[in-house]
Amino acid sequence: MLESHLYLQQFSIKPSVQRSAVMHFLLNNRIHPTIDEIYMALSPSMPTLSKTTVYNTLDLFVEKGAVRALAIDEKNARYDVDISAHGHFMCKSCGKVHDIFDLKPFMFQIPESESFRIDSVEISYLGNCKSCKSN
Amino acid sequence: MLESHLYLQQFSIKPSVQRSAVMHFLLNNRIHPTIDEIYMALSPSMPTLSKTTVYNTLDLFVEKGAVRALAIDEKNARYDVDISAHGHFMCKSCGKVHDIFDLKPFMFQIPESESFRIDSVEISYLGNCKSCKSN
DNA sequence: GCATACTTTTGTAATGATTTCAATAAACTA
DNA sequence: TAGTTTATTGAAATCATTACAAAAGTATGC
Repeated sequence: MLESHLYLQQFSIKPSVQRSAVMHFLLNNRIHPTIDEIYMALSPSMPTLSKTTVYNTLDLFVEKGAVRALAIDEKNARYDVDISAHGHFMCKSCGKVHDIFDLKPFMFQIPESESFRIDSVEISYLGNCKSCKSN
Repeated sequence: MLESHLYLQQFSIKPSVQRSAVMHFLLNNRIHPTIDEIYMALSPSMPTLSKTTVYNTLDLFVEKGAVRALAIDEKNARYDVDISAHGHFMCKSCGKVHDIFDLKPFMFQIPESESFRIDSVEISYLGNCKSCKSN
């Protein structure tokens, strides 16, 4: 929790009890959680926590560059504290999102463009976990 | 319209007035439209068209592999009739989605994985159009 | 320490995309 | 043509996200 506090400061995010708790959860649960998963996980130990706060907090984290919002899941936004260059895989059966680290660095290069000022890349893979029952 | 009819058959999709109209729109408007954009575009000339039909139709097209659903836009699903390997760019100001064709073919290779059976890749870029007023 | 201003959190209500579902219409088959 | 299957329709339900205003918390100057 202390660490989360310091971690937030590295991104010039003013820490609060809620923000530290959310960051702590993200740092210790690398599951690319949805807002609801974060809320459900913290809610028992922080009964007054509001889901709106979780939304606000994640928006702030993304804005400050501490967290990356993933679009891979059409249903819910997902968040990743690992802001290094890597891809993601989502299983269409179980919905879990996993990191794909073994990608070549140049895949994350920003293509040249006359018309666009590109500032981020997202590389997403879809398929099925080999261990999912539905396969 | 006739062409759309034949085009559908190539993907073993039984044509109907609605399906042909939707496919015709997609083939002639390469704007990665949302469901609502498709509905709004067709609605004047097909007053009885239901938005549910547009949803059903696009689901079918995607299932049959005639169309690709894009996750790049968190707000709405977007659809692309061009199923060839290419990436997409979305402007965070105007929300328009553009094709990015000049990517190296190997970027679309499926990474090897012990745990996952990957069957598609999506490469998305975010940024701003250089011509958007907000820049 | 206290009043004031500013920031954050909270809960409720609104919005809006998508899904569900049952009724109707259309297409197909015998 | 009657019966069966498939597609379309519209209304209602669902659910993630956003808007907003009130309450709580934090910081600052006196």
